[in-house]
Amino acid sequence: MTELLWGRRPPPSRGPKPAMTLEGIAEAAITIADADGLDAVSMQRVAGDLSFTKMALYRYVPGKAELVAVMTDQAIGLPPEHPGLAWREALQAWATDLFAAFEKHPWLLHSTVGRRVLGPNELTWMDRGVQALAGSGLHGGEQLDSLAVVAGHVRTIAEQSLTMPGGTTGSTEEDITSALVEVLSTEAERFPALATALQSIDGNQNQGLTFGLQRIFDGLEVLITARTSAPAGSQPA
Amino acid sequence: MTELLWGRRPPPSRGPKPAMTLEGIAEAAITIADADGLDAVSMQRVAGDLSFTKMALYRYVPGKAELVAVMTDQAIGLPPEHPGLAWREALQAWATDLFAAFEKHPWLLHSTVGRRVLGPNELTWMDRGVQALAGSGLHGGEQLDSLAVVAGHVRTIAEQSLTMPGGTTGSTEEDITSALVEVLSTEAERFPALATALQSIDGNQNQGLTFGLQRIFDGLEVLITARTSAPAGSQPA
DNA sequence: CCTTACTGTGTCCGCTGGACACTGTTGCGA
DNA sequence: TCGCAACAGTGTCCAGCGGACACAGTAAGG
Repeated sequence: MTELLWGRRPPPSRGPKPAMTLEGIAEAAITIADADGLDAVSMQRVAGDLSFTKMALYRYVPGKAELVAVMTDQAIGLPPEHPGLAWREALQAWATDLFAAFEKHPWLLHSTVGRRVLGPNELTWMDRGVQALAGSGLHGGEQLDSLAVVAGHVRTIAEQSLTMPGGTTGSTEEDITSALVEVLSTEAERFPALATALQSIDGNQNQGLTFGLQRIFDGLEVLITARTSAPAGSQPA
Repeated sequence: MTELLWGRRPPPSRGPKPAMTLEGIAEAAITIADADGLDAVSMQRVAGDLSFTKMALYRYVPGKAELVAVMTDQAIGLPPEHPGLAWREALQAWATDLFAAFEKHPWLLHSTVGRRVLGPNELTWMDRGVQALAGSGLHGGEQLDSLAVVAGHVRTIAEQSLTMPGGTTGSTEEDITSALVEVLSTEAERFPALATALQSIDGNQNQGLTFGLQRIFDGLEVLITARTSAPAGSQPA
């Protein structure tokens, strides 16, 4: 797995030249996933789109899990650069870019669940994020934990707002929201706080990303300023 | 889907009495998922564990997606009650309870991705969370967005820290971390910020949940105190 | 009592990921 | 120059999956 993701396969010396490349295979798979969802990515279809037999892919990829891993890292790509920003603006840009990546490839939400081996592109994303917090005064673990909070929030909002083509269920966007509204209208007494909260929503939708980011950044700023004023250790409770 | 999750199926009048219940089927499926992961849950195995044929399940469940939805809501269960807490402590307890639920059923991380129809238990979780923020001065949309931040962070930490039995890859916990360490040691120059951040980690692992929650709560507190001091509308930039 | 609604079974289908043996192709070493 | 070994791509086969459908058995209502 690590060899594949990090391009550490030894180049073949003898034998016929490969007719495909790992990147080309992953690109075809990404195209399929973008169009019809991750579940539509099968070995047969990927091979068919490349005009090859299914088993030919197994010369390049040990199995489907590895193909998905390569797809994931390739689809995430490299993060855009935003040099010369303070930590807050840098993190804001980082989060917006990550959200855009999820928007471009919604199936990434499925392929990035759970612990897994990270590819070079994904590690570069992490490095950029940590880099944004490098001069903030937080130490290493805090930088990583802070980045996890930001990345998790981006994931959450992406899950809420994105349409999933070929996802787990075939439910339409309207079906889900209408079902929620219908249930909450008939059984509002079971969820009083939720019902009143939903009633007071007027038109401020799609603000979840920036709202959450501002809260997270405010919370980080509290810690950072406290850390800066009292440099080491003793932090007032 | 909504009828199943919310128990709105009309009770049968004539004919033989059903030998199974929807809850029993979901319970068997949950047992399988807890033991061997969500991928191990197949109609055949669930039916076999109940000593029935696969097709008998389709009398109770229209398809596998619906079974997973019922499983999910049933496994999440009802949130524990913590009456009489201020919003910060209430949210802290809520997040800890949610983390415990993910710890008990790691496959929930897979089954709760993407937009879907929520079940009654899950809606009760949301209601409790909103309830914690009801008297905080935030309006409805902000309460929901804040809860999304907290829930997203719990998800993120759960994904990082949990072992996935029978997940997507068969990689062991040690394999993943050792692969990361090995890559970062050989190509540290490509990820300078990440490398230095990881070096400065000593023993403060598993603090990601509480660390992130404190940052989020601090950020919420900034907004809440600003909202309380200046009651409506005009918020200083 | 018989009709009718309902439960559970058996059979079949297309699809999936993958193992394996096979043919064809290419480069290196003798 | 030639043969061997390494490698690429194909064809065949398999178990398992979700699911459609027809069927037999059962229980309640008219």
